Amino acid sequence: MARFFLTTAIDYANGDPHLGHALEKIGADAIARYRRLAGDDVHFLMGMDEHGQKVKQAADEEGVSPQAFVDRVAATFEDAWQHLDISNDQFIRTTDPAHKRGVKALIERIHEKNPDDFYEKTYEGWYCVGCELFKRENEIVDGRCVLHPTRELQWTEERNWFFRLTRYQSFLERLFDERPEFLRPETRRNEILALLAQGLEDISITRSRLSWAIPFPLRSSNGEEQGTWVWFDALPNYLTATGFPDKSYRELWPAQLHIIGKDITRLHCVVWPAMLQAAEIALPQQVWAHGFMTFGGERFSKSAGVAFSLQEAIDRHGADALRYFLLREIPFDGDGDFSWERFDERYNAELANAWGNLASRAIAMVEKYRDGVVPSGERTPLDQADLAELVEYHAALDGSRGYFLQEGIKRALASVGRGNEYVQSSQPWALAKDESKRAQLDDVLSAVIRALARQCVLLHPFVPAKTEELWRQLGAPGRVSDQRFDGLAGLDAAGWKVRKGASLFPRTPNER
RNA sequence: GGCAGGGUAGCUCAGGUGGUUAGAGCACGGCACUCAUAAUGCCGGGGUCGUGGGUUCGAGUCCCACCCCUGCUACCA
Repeated sequence: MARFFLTTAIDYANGDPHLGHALEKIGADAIARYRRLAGDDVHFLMGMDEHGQKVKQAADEEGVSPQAFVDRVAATFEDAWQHLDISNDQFIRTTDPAHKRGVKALIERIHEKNPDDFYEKTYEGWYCVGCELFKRENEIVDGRCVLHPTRELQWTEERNWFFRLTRYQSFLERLFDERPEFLRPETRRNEILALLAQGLEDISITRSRLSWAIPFPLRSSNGEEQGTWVWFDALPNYLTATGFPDKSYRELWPAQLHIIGKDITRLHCVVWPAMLQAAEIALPQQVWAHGFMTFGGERFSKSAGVAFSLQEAIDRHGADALRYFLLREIPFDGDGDFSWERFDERYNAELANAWGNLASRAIAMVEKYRDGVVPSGERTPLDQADLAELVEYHAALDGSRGYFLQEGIKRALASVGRGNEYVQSSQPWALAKDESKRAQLDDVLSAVIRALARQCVLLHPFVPAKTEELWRQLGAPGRVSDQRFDGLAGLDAAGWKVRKGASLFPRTPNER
């Protein structure tokens, strides 16, 4: 059994979870569930990034300690993920003692293996208050930051520890050359190639004024203790989650897949690989950078999130419907827009009318015409079409070219469309009136139930709870989550006792 | 400013190496059916393929210019 260790970005603990966070976790969960159905031994990691100035500030504003603050925020996030049926196996927090120990060990290991990689330097440069960043020459036009031309730049000095990123320039070039699949999708890879072509610079990895941070383990020349830069603290979570530095960390590491937002690509594809290489630790196999969701055309952010809560979106049609909609509507390799209108539209058209109703009519006919027992029947073109399309379904989801979740859903949904067409054209209700056509009716009923069962498996990564519910209504044995893709071809529903339950996806009137 | 990608039906998008009447889903209109969540199926209307040139027997598909949009432009989580 192949191991599949996948991770999501850990979320920064300075606010409540919103739909933007949810998109990534739901997508990652779909991939995790897909791998389980493919037979992999999956380990799915998520977590929280809890250090940094902004967390400290937010805690101060509420008059609570940073730890109390992040404890509350983390609980809120974990609660949200539970409501969305996210199947993570582990939830790491950067304030966990084990994580702090791991980061310290990693830094010490880099220092031990490559003592030259850390050095102290007084950094001075133009600081843009708008960006809250030091700006480079090529980002300054007419003495002002290109992104904030109305602000004055400030000349600032600070003595920090630096990481010699420049030493890994050629290593990274070779990585991207030899392993084109390391970063996907292609557009993100091109951006990193452009960055490498431009040439890297060393990065400062400590902050002198940072109190809410992991203390940097190396002693400064002036005796001052500095806080570790948040990313040098956050990125190693993927490694510390495996138990690093305990030897057993090799049982999980290296990760097969890091799932991140496209905005933090360079941290994961330049800084993180360089850190691992400096520590002489194996690199993860692949990084997938997904796009973002907009709301009403606006970038989904804290401010837009105020428009509605994650819970409101869940309450609309249920968690499964939200999961389905986000992954169906927004391409996982790019950006997409969320709107209530589209949500209702897809819910009614695809989940209620197409799929829910196909299940409803099929189960009702088995009950009415065969006393609820699925007859045995011949294979039909419906089976053949579904099995033929499996190739495309897997091509979209198995990672060989990337993770095109939207495409995978489309392939599964095509089976639903064929099912409805098949029922309509074979007119089982007419066959039922003619006793001489009993065998034909058996063929039709069994074919449709088989198709529904296959749909349960194919859609399970996206719609986990409802597929289990339909599986039960079909009278199928066991659970969907225990099925395997390679069992689909031989799937047979003969003898199953169907039980019609409540509508899978009740149609809702268009509101708003 | 630089680099990259994109502008195709009301909406979201497909359209390898140029070639018959430019496609899909949703939405809209008509018809059929009754097993089903007034659901489903079939048919149909609808597009100057961003703008202006060029190459070619022929361009949405190649070349040039321009307009517009988006992303990236390292230590913001």
